[in-house]
Amino acid sequence: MKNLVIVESPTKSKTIEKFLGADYIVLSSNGHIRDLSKKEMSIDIDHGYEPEYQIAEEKHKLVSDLKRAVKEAETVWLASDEDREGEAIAWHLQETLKLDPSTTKRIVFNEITQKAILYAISHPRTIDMNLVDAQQARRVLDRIVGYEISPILWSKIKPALSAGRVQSVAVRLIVEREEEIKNFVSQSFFRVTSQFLTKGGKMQVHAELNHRFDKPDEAEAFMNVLKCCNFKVESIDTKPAKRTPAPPFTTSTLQQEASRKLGFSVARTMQIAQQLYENGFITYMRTDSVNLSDLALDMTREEVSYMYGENYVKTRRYQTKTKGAQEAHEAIRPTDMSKHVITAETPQRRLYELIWKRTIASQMADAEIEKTVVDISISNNDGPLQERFICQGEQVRFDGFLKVYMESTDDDEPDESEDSHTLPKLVEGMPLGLVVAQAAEHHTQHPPRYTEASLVKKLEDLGIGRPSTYAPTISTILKREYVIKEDREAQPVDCTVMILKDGELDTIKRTEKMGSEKGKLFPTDIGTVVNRFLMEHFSNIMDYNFTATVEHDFDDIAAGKKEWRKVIDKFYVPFHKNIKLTQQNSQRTSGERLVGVDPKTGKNLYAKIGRYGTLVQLGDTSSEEKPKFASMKKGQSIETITLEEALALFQLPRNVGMFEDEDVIVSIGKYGPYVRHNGLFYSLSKSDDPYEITLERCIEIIKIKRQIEDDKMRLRAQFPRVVGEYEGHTVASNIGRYGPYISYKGKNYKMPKEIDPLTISLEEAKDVIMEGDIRKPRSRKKKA
DNA sequence: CAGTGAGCGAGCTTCCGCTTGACTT
Repeated sequence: MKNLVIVESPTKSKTIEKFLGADYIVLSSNGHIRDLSKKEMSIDIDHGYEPEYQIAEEKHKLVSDLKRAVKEAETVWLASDEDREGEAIAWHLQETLKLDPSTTKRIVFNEITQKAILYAISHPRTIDMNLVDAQQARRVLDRIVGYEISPILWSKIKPALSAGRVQSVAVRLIVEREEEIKNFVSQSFFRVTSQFLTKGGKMQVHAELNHRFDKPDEAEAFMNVLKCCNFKVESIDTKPAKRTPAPPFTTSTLQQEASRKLGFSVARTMQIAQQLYENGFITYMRTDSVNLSDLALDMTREEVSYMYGENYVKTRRYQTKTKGAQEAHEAIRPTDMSKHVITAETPQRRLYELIWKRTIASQMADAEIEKTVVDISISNNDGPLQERFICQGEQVRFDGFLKVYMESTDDDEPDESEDSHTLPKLVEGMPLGLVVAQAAEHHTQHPPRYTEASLVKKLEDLGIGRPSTYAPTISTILKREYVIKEDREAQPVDCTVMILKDGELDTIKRTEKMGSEKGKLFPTDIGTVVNRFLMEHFSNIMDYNFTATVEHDFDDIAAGKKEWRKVIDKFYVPFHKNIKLTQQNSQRTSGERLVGVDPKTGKNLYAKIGRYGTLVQLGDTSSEEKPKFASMKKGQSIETITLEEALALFQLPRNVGMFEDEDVIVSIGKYGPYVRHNGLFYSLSKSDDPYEITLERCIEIIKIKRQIEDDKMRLRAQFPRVVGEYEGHTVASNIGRYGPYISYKGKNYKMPKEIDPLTISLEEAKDVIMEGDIRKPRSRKKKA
């Protein structure tokens, strides 16, 4: 073997090997092979911030495989990605594998085609140490920030907390949005809509008044004026407009669209995209580039032309505008544009379809639209009124890219006023008869809380984080319990509606549901307190521009204009001084709030963060008598807990009596109220009040639960059950931890709810298998 | 799902960015 090529991804290595022929073997480094030790800082501050790298535990085997391959190769080609991290990976490989810098070839290609790879092979270079140093500076800075601030949080707030350049800013965004929402005062206003008929009652026209009223009496006065008014088509204005398709997907835009259109979490989108990538359906899924390769452009153009005709084709090259983009890869696109659908599991199919449509649309003609605005004047005996009714319509002259794809927006509910429809044929000067007019009260909405995907978008806009870290960052701030993902039910809001019909004005009250939110990110007490602490002591790190500023320095290092150790030193000296100062001077922060005074004992009642989470404390810490503590329940928070709720926490756990020689204890846990008996837990039903429940009722609950468990055992004893045989393989039904499933050829398929695993027929089982919703074994945490 | 919450002190926690495995109801 003459040549060894090392790339970052094993999927890539297989493809590239095919292009290069027998003289080349292609292996993968699976990302970085070396890093700073996890256990300690691993930076020699006193000696020029020298990083101490080590090979990760799980990479030892891979590295020894690479070493063996290097021995047999005449030439080694380092083909990691063309960006800062990729250059560093190449350098770490060179160092670890003891490669000779003068003979080792560094090559880059950002599309995986034979042409691009052969071109790369014919244009090798050496490793760019400036770029490597820029990466080292990035790495060292992140380590210093994370590993010096986190311990401060352990001693001042709570153990095992964390801070970092990216995660702490992500939390800040969520905390500040919540503050905005808290300070938001909803205003009500009246919107007037109307329905007209043309003479002879031939055509209906819907319109909206060009003015909104803030007060009910203003609206009412206007509605009364409308009673004896005449209406006429004053003008019809028609303007051409066009719509342009969205650029092809990057990691961030894919996450946003999959969230809006398919309801996927950011992590799920990435997991499914990874499978599509590994199966060769799409290009690499972690990218910040909107660029399509020439090959992709040709392929897409051909497909559009073939399917819709030449007039739908428009070749577009997109520019990446994102701050700090590195563009080592193409945009996310299908590898084969002629493949409109793929044979795979449902979520994979749907994500692929989204990617295919977006890519196709990005190379299609603009949609040509005709926008029509009809101005309806209002006049009475005193002459024309200032207000007018406006009716807007839109007609698509040429659909262009709209034939395949329309990007969705973040708005939860579409704005009615933008609701466009085809207009009836009207003529200027045409009189109109009012059928009904309605002044409806609306309320302004607070700014929306972030979803996972909209947070990613915001971070990307600020240039914070990378495609490979968006999903892990969200997991981190959720795992630390800085934020929680929750739904919020809609609240009923009273609205006044005035209806003018047949010359009569009726006022009715109706309740509307408003402000429902699904899967939004809410800050917790811990998140809020940590954010306040960091804002007070580390405002420079928390600045939304911090990353952009240091990125500028990294660019200078990459360009050879600055020395990385000097850049780090300039940051470190004042930063470390601040760390020392904060450790010495800042108060222990618990977010403590005096909730009130217990009327029975006269003692103070506090809510605060303790070593194990939020708690309430009855009595002062300094008093002679020891204070009593109780953990807060799920959903309660320091800021909003009431005195009654807090006092109630002290009444549990409650011993309600004995059953079968064991105590029966009632309490409320993280997951709701429960009865504990003989080491087992029994959930209370919603109608049971843990403060009032009797021993008899508890015993009943225990007995019911036992009966259910018994039945379950008996049911499970009948499984696994052989349903029949299909193409020579056994089909069996079974009940697992996560519900019933069908086993066939070593794979498990989730059973639909309506099918009974005891009575399922072979035909039904075949359908389940064809449906192909494969139940993946859940990944389990490795034991440390 | 309990217990804990002050303080003593050993020993633990933590960053960002690049990439996949092996786990098997």
